Amino acid sequence: MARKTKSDTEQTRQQLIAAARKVFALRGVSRTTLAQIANEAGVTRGAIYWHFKNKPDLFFAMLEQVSLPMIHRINENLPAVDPRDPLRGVQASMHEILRLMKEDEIARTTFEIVVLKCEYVDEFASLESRVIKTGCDFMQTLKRAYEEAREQNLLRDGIDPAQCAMESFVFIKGLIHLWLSDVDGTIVRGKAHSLIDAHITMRYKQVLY
Amino acid sequence: MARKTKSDTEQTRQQLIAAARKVFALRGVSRTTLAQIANEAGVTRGAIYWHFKNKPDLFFAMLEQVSLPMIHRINENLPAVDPRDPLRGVQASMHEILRLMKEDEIARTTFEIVVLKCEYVDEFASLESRVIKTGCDFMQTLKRAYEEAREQNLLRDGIDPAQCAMESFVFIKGLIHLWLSDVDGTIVRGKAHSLIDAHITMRYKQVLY
DNA sequence: TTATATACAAACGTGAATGTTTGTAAAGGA
DNA sequence: TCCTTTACAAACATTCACGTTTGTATATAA
Repeated sequence: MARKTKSDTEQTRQQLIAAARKVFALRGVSRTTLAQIANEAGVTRGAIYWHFKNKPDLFFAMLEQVSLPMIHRINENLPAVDPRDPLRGVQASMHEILRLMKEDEIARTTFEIVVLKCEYVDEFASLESRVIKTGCDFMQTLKRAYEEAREQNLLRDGIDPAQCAMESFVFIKGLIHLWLSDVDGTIVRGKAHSLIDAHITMRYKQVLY
Repeated sequence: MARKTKSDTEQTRQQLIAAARKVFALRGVSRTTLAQIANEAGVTRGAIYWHFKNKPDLFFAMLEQVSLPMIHRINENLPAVDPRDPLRGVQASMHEILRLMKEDEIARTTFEIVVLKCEYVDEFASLESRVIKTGCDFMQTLKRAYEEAREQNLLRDGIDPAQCAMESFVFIKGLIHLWLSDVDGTIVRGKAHSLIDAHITMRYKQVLY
């Protein structure tokens, strides 16, 4: 095989990651063969073993490519929406997550793999704590938003910000899972956005029309 | 091998199902070997192939053993808690789900497998529609309860029963997933019950103390 | 210009899981 | 009592994915 230029090499790596994501989503992580991934990328297994140690290594590389920018984006943008009304920020970030899953195929496919096409076991067990940690960070951001909302007298009486944040996180978690499971879109996908609105509305002191 | 009596045969079958559940939860469905299951049950693979067609067949037999009675139980008991206050029924059925996961090891392990140790792909793809269908049935039950609550003037103004039911379902789905992921119990498990209470309280017209 | 490291392809060896077949001791019916 | 069926165990053959090794053309550094 002819040696590639540096940019060609990086391109091969990216093709491998893209191919891995595609086949993982199609066949499930455990059933996908490195040969299938190589074939999808138009190379041989040799290329995979050059760029990655093994399947888990490739898996986490694929994950990292999406998760890091996304986490940053969600948490960063949440407080910036409307400083006068933090609940709008929470609402916007939830809608943003849905938008990502709808319009960003890479993000959607990656979510799909993590939620439905992967077993949290052995080398992939660490994925669990990783997901948990991401969730905790998001919950912290939510908590700050709800505290802010309470200080601005927007939050409904008798609602604890920390508990409220956790419930919102539980809500988003469930929504993502159901959205992904509802492949034909007849149950959840059509109503997801209005569900978010209802979820947020219930947290306002005054119901706004 | 000596032939067993009829009850011995059924016992072998049950041992195989129990062993499968244990190893599935430990190694993940795709990585468990029929030899591992047989070994755990104290028999050989021959016994598995006698009682079941293959691994998916054994998997669904294991599932059926738990899911059918449980679905029946949750949906059946919900309206019967307190006919004067359907929201209490919803609350009780949610607590019941948590109680099952805590105290019933078979139920908990089965949930764990379905949520975290199984890839929804190929022969197991049908599991997805099965889970969806169960969820829709539960949502219907929830919807009836919320409609009943509205008729009794208990439900908060501006809440649509159908949407409220879906949000509760989303909530329970997320709670189950997070509860299972939170293995060391530091994040969700300790607060799950009070989260349910907060979720229900938010739906009442008058906040009850 | 040459030498070396690179970026793979191709071939090899190995273990392991699967489904099947064969063997067999005892249970249950006639 | 004998015969058949049952409920497996044990052995077999096959496939197949993995990790490793070897080969090789070329970009790049010296």
